[in-house]
Amino acid sequence: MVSGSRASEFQDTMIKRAKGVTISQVADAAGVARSSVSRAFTRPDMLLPETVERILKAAEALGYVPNHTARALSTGRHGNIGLIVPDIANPFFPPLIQAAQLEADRSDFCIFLGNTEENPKQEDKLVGRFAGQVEGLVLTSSRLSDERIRAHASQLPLVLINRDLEGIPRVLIDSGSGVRQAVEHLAQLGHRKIVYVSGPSNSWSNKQRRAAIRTAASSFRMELEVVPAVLPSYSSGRNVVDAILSAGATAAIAFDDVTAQGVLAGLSERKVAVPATFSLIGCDDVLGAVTYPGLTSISNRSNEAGRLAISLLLEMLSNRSIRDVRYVLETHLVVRGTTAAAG
Amino acid sequence: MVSGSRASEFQDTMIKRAKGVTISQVADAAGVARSSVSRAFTRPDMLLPETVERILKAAEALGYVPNHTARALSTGRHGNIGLIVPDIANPFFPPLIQAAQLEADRSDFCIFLGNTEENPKQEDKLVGRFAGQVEGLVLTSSRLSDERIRAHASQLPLVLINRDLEGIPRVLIDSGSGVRQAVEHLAQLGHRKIVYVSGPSNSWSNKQRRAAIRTAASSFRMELEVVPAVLPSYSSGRNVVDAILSAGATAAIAFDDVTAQGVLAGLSERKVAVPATFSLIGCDDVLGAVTYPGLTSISNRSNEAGRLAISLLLEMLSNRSIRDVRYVLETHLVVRGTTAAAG
DNA sequence: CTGTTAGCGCATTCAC
DNA sequence: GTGAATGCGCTAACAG
Repeated sequence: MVSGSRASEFQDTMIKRAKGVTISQVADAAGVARSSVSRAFTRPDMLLPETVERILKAAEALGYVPNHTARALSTGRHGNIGLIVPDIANPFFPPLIQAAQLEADRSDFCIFLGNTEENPKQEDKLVGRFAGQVEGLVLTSSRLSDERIRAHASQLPLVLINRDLEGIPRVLIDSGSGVRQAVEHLAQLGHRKIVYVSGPSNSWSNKQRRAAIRTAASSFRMELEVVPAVLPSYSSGRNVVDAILSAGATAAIAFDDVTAQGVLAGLSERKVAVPATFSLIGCDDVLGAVTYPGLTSISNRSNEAGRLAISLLLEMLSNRSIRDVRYVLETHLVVRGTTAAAG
Repeated sequence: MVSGSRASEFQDTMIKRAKGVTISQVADAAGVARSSVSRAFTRPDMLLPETVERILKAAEALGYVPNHTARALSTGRHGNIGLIVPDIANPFFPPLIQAAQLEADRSDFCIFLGNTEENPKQEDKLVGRFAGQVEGLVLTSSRLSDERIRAHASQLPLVLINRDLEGIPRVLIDSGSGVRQAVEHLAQLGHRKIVYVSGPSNSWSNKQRRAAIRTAASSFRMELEVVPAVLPSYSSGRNVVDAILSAGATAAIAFDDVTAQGVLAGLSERKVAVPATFSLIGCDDVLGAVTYPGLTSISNRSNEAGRLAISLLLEMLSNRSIRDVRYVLETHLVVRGTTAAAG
């Protein structure tokens, strides 16, 4: 393990907190009323251009910067939105977060990021902490119960990603389309029995994928066995390899790429050749080109989901109304190196 | 490309924003003054236990929850801290962010996450937007100039990760130790000429790594050539493979694992066998077990850096003083499958 | 167009 | 131990 930390130099210095210049000081300096200063910043068109300029100049000179908190208290709007994800370390989320952030930025909103560690209690706690500091919330792949989600939705504007609750705006990544392609792909390669390595039981995506695989498998007259991996992680995947192999299948579809990667590692450790004797397909397509062999995976655009969710939320905030929208983003199979004809 | 999005159900509903219960309503209900309600929540020991209980009961019944913004305006503290990173999609950062979040959570602080896209202008903008909403800031692998950083540090409590500015508290991951081990490892394998695939020019880590490699190489009497990759990304790494090969070296150390991964892919495309004819070492050790062959890498504990930075910042906030501390976290080499004796 | 007034919801002096 | 004022910094009517 890496270790050893040393510190040096301990000279303490008192913090010189820049005691904020207030609107009144600017008002005095510019020889106007406080409200005019306020207007100069929020509705300049209500003032004479020359007045605005004078105020702005005075403000600049004093180093005035509007106090966000005071403004928030007065207006009830603070321009923050919360984004909660189960596991920031899962490569599925960063692109989504990034896109969300970009979209929020376009409207001058700041994002609070919350990480729940896949833990519903932690998620509940975060929502509580965020509420009151944010104007709205995006819950991504929430692990909360329907009831808790509805409870929160009644408190503040809420948008869901990968959770399908009627009445609450939601963006869904429909694995169905990609899953069908994946199963068909395996069928054409001659596989007769496959395994689905499932994900978190309270995950909508997991339920959806499992159902889609079940349907597709039966329509192609393939046998299907479900092996639960519980958490979507590398180690979960590696841990269930024995269960997968003992199922007697020749191919597997995993809940997500990270799990698939764990499975891939486990197979390799047991000298099972991929794709020669076993085929593997992931989901999310977040590290397709990264593994060896390149992972065949079901691709989506998680970033689009993030962008859309924020966009939806911002719309709700500006309209002060909630549309019961349900966006569905489709997926498709990307074939790489982990699938081949059944041995 | 994935595509196709459809929306359905457009029934609009007005938002029923839960008009916050205020302290006054609770005061009335409990038959006390507003100040007592305030005290019941912030300094219960100043009140009779029975009074506190009565107030809390009334609050509970009304569903009162303290208004964070109002409290912040009054006290000047809002319990938020900002965390800014260059690229959340780079696997180096998520563990750091996660640890930071955990540490902040322990003290009931919320984290604003900012992503700069490796862009100093964006970074500056984010700092500006955050200032005023956060009590302090952590800049991770900042791409800003020393001057800008000092300017910001004079405005609000600031902690740096992987940036060494005297007078500003900082947490540094010292690649030096690991780099020396890496170069020695290559020397022992018989490599005589190596390449350093560099990272962002305004990155402290990059400068530090380059310098350490230079020193180590000369002490082992190895030739060194630096090939710039500009951005730490998979594609940057892949793009510089030709330059690496034409340098005539037999081994390379990359700025980070992601870059190394790109190099690995590029080498594979050019049918250069790793490690048989070319050895490769990454930095950060964030995806060692993920690539094939497993990437030999210089390991650190980025999560520890995140935790420490937050802890330092919180200490500054509670002391209202700034210690000129400089924490150094050491690193070490982890040998996996991408290094072997020089062909 | 601009100044005056009155809160936003809470924490915090003081008195009692 | 508790209540009554005052102010945090700003925005939003309402006048003029």
